Amino acid sequence: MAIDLALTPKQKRRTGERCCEPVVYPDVAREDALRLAEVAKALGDPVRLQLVDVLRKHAGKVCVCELVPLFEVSQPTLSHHLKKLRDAGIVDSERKGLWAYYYVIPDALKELSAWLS
Amino acid sequence: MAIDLALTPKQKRRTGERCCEPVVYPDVAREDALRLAEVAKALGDPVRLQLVDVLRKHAGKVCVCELVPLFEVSQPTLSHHLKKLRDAGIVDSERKGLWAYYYVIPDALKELSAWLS
DNA sequence: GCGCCAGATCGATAGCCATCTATATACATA
DNA sequence: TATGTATATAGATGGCTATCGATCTGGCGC
Repeated sequence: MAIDLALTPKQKRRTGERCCEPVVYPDVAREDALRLAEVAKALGDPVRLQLVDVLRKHAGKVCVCELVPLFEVSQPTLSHHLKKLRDAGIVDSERKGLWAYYYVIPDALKELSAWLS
Repeated sequence: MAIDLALTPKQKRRTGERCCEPVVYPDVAREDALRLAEVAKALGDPVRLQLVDVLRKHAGKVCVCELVPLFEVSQPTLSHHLKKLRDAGIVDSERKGLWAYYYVIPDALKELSAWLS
């Protein structure tokens, strides 16, 4: 579905020129873009990106008490980042007694990865 | 390089238990994470993500005048988003007379794509 | 029950961000 | 030179976000 909004009718009358070939609408629909951007946004912080990196490379579920000392932020701040990742559907957690274990949801990054390739 | 910060010495003495196996440090170094997160952050807005989508799928360079009508934001706002993408090293532009043409820098998304897979 | 510990939540704060209108810049055409 | 046009920048604003210290919650050991 090509569009042609490059030049106003007035311009066309005057110059007969156009700035370029018409482009197409984005292939990703609006709601797909919202979801992809949501995931990208969650990864758009160095702490969160490294959190996901650790969780992905560690096969099982990782205790928060192991994550906290890896980063130079306070425990509440790390908890906040983990919540952001959970809200974005990238990770989930499981509680066992005092400890909380986080893990990357399988295929959570698949969509974004596919779009990027 | 494994670490062992899961339990305080006191805890170990008391319970002899640990919350989990020790994890490793993140594979991505701090500065790599900064760069990856910067790109992800730039893609973390639906308008910008769709902008990149259009530019990537359109082989050549695309005139701003074709991009503006595709989105429901004002021209200055779109200009702002394009600048963000340029600052993140994802796109670049070229001026020809009145018109500005934007294009995705080849391999700009390669790093992030590789990390995601 | 009492104290301790891991983790989440609260409340505050400072900085950033998306958006707009208005204006500037720079080129083109008459 | 004067006018119009495409894009960028400036300035303002409301909302979001990363961060912290303090506190709450719920499980554990004594």
